[in-house]
Amino acid sequence: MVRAPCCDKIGLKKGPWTREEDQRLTSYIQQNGHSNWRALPKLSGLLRCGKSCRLRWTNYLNPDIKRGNFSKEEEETIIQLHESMGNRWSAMAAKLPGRTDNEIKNVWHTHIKKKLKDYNSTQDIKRPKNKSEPQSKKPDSSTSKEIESLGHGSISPKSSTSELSSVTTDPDIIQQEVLISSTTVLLSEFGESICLTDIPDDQDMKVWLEIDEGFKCLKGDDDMSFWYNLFLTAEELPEF
DNA sequence: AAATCAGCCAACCGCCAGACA
DNA sequence: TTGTCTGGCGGTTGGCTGATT
Repeated sequence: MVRAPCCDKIGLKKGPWTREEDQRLTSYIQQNGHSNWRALPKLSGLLRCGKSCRLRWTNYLNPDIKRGNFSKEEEETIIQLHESMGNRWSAMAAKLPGRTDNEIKNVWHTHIKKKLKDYNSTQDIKRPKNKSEPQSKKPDSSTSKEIESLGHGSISPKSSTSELSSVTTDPDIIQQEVLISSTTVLLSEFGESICLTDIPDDQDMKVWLEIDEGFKCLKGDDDMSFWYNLFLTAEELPEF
């Protein structure tokens, strides 16, 4: 089946919206709503495709939209949501009042991913690559670096790991501490406490999550699978 | 001061799924 | 049941702006 174009493209305007177009669209929607986007341009006298009108309204003109930079809390939320639901920007937007899917997508691609990359390069210097195992293909599981880069990953003076860090110089152990302290910050949202139990000779990382009815152990065979498992586990935790 | 580069973000495009005739 | 329409979603692009050379 050949799909008909969403609108008659001939004579329709594209590109940036003018102030006048914005005003026209806004006043039309305020008076009549937007029950039919396809018909809206004609009815409002705009030389735009309905899709374009809808996008302009939902991403910019809608008064419910919160303008301005994303807060650290919002960025953290995006990171957590992305970890659990992937690139489902609209679903994330539903959990961030006043933010649009387009905005979230842009922030992810411009800010968060960049921070993530910066963190990765830092970690590459700190820690030699595990030659026996290729990098996991787990989608975007770079949360540890994201959190750290957001300024929440500093080792808490209260955490058990910070005590450890004062006595160790082993690069691998330092790496593990960074990850764990980031996790502590992350999980604090769930009201959990987290502690490092041991770092065995094989350098595998184990993290015990202290939850209501006991403990859960996460074992880190590699960074990616560790974080994947961690977030899956965090997903199962009760909400507060 | 001018040219170039890089980052950001608004907007577009194509695809998909649900509603409806 | 099938075909069409419509809205919505995610990926991508292009232009604007500020920084750098």
